[in-house]
Amino acid sequence: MGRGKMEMKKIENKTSRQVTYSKRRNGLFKKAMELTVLCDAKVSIIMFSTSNKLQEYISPSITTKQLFDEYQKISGNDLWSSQYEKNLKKLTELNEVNKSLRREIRQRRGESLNDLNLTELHDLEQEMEVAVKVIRDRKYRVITNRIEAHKKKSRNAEEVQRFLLHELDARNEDPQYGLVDNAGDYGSLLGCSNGDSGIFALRLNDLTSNQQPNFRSGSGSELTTYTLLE
Amino acid sequence: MGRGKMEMKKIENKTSRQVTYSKRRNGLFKKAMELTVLCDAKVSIIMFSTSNKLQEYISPSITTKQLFDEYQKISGNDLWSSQYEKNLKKLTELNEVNKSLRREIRQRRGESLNDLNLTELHDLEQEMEVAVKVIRDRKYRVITNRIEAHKKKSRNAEEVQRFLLHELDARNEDPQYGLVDNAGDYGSLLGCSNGDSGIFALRLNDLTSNQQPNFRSGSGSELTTYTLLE
DNA sequence: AACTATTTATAAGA
DNA sequence: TTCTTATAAATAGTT
Repeated sequence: MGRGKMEMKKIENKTSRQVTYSKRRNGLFKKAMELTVLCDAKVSIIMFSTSNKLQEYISPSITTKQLFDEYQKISGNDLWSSQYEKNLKKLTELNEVNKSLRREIRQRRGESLNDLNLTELHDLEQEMEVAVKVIRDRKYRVITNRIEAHKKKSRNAEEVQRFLLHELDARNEDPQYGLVDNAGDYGSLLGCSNGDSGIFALRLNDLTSNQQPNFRSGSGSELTTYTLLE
Repeated sequence: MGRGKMEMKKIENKTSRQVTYSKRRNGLFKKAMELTVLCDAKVSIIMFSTSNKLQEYISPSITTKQLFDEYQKISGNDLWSSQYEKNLKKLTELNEVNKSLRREIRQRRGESLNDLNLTELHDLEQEMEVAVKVIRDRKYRVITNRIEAHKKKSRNAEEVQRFLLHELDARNEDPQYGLVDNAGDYGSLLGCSNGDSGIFALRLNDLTSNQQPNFRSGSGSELTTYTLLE
């Protein structure tokens, strides 16, 4: 039906194929609609183009879901329900597993112990004691590592500090120099860039009180126990 | 297309309708097949006649199940497919929760501690120590309760035993009685129903060795620590 | 998207 | 059902 007979094979010209698809799809849907009306039938057409675009016709007297359900009932073909049921089952299973995992955590927190018999209580206690030891060791290792890192970092600063203190003592003992001195280059030696002058001892105090918090609180997560270990 | 224009309404004559259905159904399937070949499309037609007979066309390049799965994925607006997606999403979520629960348990076992920073290690340690104490207390309470229960149960038996020992001593000291006696009513006093006669000391030994295992192993779950606490 | 020459589908009859 | 055939409908190629 057209200007010449069509060969029954894939139309190679992409545009032409797209046009034909569009026209014939409409024709198919029209025929489906006519069949629905004339013969009181229930028709579902689902089609995907080459570009995977979905188009659908469904008789007004039915929904796609109803038709699919009917199809499964009559054909015995299990379409979506298998996947659906499988998911549902998996969901239930996973929920069960999670419940039991939560229960285990609660018990490891010392809650819900009523369910445990003596053996289980004993085993749990043993396990927990071992685990606490491992955790404590790990904590101390982290602390030690951090202290070592800081020691390395602050070694230079300490050396400078020692040198400065030594220099200060030397001056104090030498009556040739007064107690106040704002002409030295110690600021640059310590990495202090502002040129403020002042009593030298005060500048040293500033330096140490700036260092301590960095040393103590590192990434902001240290605790009281920490200081005991320095 | 036929000998006259058709009115677009249900054909009332049943036979005529049946014939038309059959002819047009073939026409529809033929057109679907042509569309499949010419345009490289994937087509599914499912139809039910008035008498609920099922007929189906499916492009050879796909199965009905595959097409339905695609349909679910792409259409999305359908009630059931949204339920399907919802389940899938829930499944993913639950899996996530499950993973994190397992991680927590591993950490409470002293594994996978690398992920924890110092604060977290410290908190975990504290928590675990508290929990171990609670668990230990619980264990001891269970043990104590069981011992108490047994004490109550065996009190009667012990009284009987003491009375019997006392009686035995009395007889031994009294030359009027021999060492062997099978005429007493101690059996009934102890709840022994068999009338076996024998040396009295042996019967006492039987009694105690029967009581001890019940006392020690209760519901069969006690441990070495248990005996240390009696 | 519209036109139109042709092919195709099919209603009615056999 | 299937075949025939007159006619309606669909549509390929073109604009």
